[in-house]
Amino acid sequence: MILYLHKRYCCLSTKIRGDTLSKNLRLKSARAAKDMSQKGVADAVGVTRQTINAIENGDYNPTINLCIAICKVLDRTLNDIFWEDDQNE
Amino acid sequence: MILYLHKRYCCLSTKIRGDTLSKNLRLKSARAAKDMSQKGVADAVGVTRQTINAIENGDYNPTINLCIAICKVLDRTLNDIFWEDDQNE
DNA sequence: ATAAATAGTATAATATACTTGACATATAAT
DNA sequence: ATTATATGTCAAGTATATTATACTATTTAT
Repeated sequence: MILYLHKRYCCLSTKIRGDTLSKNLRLKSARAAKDMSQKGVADAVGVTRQTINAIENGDYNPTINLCIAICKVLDRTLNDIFWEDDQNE
Repeated sequence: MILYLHKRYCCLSTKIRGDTLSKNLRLKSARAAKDMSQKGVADAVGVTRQTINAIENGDYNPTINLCIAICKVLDRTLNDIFWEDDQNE
């Protein structure tokens, strides 16, 4: 069973074979479709590479404005990338 | 012309006849359609009344998980309530 | 008239999103 | 071998989302 917390600095995010932690694969896919690197998206929306990386990989909770900015860069909508997925821990 | 900042404690949010500040009227409408008060929605999603009020009225930038929770309570999607509206200041 | 529910707003404190800087790994090119 | 790009991660700091408390005003019901 899985147990991870939202906190940043408590390394209790028990990965299991690296595919746990509710990754945002739709974001990763949309980025690939645009052939953009994490840094490319980060620069385009005005955040750091680590932030984009964290959104893709972790149980991260970005702000709606950042989500909207990312969607616009990738030509997707909020529903496309952030709706009804893994957010319900 | 309008000039408002994102900061909380700088009262520079120059309303003009009360209808500036990019209110989220779709949220207000969806809430009305469910006949729920701000406090009702707040309790349902586990935040304070002020947070819901701020999202409806101000230039507020909530987290995506909160937006998703609000949408679920109101039987709407992210696109319904938060997409392509006033977020581009 | 007054009590209760709803809504708007302000302030200080707390939690956390996001930054900055750094280090490690993998891949592809030179 | 080594340079460059892309990715993953960690730690400490800063900015801001959210809370807790409080005050005001309006409406509805008693």
